Amino acid sequence: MRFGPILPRSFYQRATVEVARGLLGKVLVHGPTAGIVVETEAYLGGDDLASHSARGITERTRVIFGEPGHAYVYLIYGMYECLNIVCEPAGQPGCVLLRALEPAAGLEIIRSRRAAARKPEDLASGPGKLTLAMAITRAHNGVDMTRGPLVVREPTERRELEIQATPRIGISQCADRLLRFVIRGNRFVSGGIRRAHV
DNA sequence: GGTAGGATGGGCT
DNA sequence: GCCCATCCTACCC
Repeated sequence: MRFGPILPRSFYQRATVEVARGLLGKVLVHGPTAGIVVETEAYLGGDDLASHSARGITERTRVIFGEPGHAYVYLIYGMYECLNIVCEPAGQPGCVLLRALEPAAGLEIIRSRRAAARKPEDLASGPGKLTLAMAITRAHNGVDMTRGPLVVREPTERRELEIQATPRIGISQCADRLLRFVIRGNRFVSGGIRRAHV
């Protein structure tokens, strides 16, 4: 499956919320595997204390302040990895967490990476599951996602999509902000379709 | 259908 | 030493 053109750097060099919404329906591609992005979260600069960048530039957060379109991958709970894409012009923090995919290519490979998944909806319905399904690790931290092998492409067939905004999952700071975005009615979102309608 | 608890390690106070 | 942008299993309705 080929899909459309790679999203250019200008796509990411915008306000983080715009990018988080804009990524829904696009296709994350890594080698033979691909999936439609169905759930994202925006992590902003400024007063968003839930963001890793809120404490300023450190060895870990350096990439979030860098050039847009690069991957920020970090270890969570000592076991899982989460993929973000850096947004905003260089120098300004902001990134989008990719939280769930609808598998679109390389389904057998994805299944073999996700033995614990019982249903197709469980293959990449969460940030840790997504990186397992797509074989994304901390080795990808800082890579340029406007050039392969890890990229986001335009879909070949454009679907109508309605975006629902909800609070972000698993945070305590700024828990009231509506910075999680899902494709309404899509059953591949994390927590299943019920949590999509918070 | 649902939830409680444990695994596990890096980052920062 | 404490806090996590999580997932899976076991167990209970």
